[in-house]
Amino acid sequence: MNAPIPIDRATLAHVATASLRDMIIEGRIAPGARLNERVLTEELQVSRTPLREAFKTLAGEGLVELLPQRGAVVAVVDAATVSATYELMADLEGLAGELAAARIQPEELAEIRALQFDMLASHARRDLPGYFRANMQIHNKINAAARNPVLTETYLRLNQRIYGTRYRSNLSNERWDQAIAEHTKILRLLEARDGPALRALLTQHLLNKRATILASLEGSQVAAA
Amino acid sequence: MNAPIPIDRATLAHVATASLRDMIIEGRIAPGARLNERVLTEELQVSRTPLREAFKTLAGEGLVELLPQRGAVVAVVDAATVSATYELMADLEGLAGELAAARIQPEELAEIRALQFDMLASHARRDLPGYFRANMQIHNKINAAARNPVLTETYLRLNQRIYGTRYRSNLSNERWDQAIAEHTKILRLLEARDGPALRALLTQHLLNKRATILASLEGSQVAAA
DNA sequence: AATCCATAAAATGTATACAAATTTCAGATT
DNA sequence: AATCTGAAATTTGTATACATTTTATGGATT
Repeated sequence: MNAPIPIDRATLAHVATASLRDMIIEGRIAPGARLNERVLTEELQVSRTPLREAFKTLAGEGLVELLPQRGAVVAVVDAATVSATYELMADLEGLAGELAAARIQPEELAEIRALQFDMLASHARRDLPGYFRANMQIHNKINAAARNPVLTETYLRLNQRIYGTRYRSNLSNERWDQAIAEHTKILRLLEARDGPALRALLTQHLLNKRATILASLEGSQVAAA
Repeated sequence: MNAPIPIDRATLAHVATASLRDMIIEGRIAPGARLNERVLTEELQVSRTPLREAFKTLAGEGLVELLPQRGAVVAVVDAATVSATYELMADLEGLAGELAAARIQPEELAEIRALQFDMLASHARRDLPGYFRANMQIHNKINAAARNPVLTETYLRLNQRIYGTRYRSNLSNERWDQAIAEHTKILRLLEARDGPALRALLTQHLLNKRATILASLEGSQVAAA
């Protein structure tokens, strides 16, 4: 006989949470928009009970804000929050890099090398979505190589909250070239297992990214105000 | 006329969440223990709906683990998780210190000085709970002085998850004295606004704390296995 | 004794009814 | 026109009934 298989049956609450999360992250529901229960129960085809449970879960992820007796709204990520989040993420990237330099396995390094080439290919083709994808995968791999699940969870959580700002930022060619150059250095330092230098570079890499995004936000922020 | 006062009316879900959170953090419900809905509805005097919403919220905080179709259990924090959490917290403390050195206001520094004396008093009296309290307040003040709400939120969140391990750790007199000495240095570096040195010291301070707690855990870990 | 198996009991998941609060809006008042 | 007022409509909060799944139980079989 087989051992009892603990199938993670997807409850309606899980389905609703995943659907809503995607809708919010991808910006299909605007920041600040009200999440009307009746409307969403019809859209998602679930009753209010699992939907409200989804609200609580997403509130915990920082994607939704709950106003007692007054419903739920999509969390608004203002410039100050983006700035603070990147300040923290820059440090976490640095930590991940320092740990990864000490703990990364050869296969992981090989995979990052491959992703680096994917990224260079996307850059050469001016394929921005492809670049974002390869870029994110590289950062995720470095993070995974740090072998600290709590760090990874925290990193992903923060990343998710500001995911939307990435696509809204207009990456200049100069900044794009600069980012590519930084990545080349990152890989070199990772291969050299130079933890401290890698930390410094990754932290700066993210602070540069923050500057780019904040500059883009300033333009749209004025329009919103 | 007055502006509309947005009273945060406490819903039963909020009350249930707060009660359960305290019970878990203070260890009144053991790690790994099953959270039976029928039992808890009677204890907390709420129906299943707000109770289940509390489960989702606490799962988001990492205090509860949800097993689809099989209920909720109090999250088990094993030695590996404690180790990883402190590795991350050590870095966050360091970041907080570095930022605080640049951003702290005179009044905040004065308050930390006062708390430092409270801590010294508790140490002189061998008042461990008083020491823990003053110690935690100092770290929270440094964190607040960093002026990064996202960092603070992340820090509190991680702290909450391992809160229980603090009291379980048996602090030796030598380690206690060492911690006091470290705090004296921390205050001096904060007053000197020496960000990099403060970062290094705070990170090391937390790694030392981790070593103490992991040593304590090893003893009880064997007994549990 | 150990293992199955079927059934009962209990627990979780979901929908819905009702309660309480908020929001809307037509009509009155200034 | 702007503001106020209060009932109606809407919306959120909570309890509970029902559905589905898991767990416990007690005998039958080996």
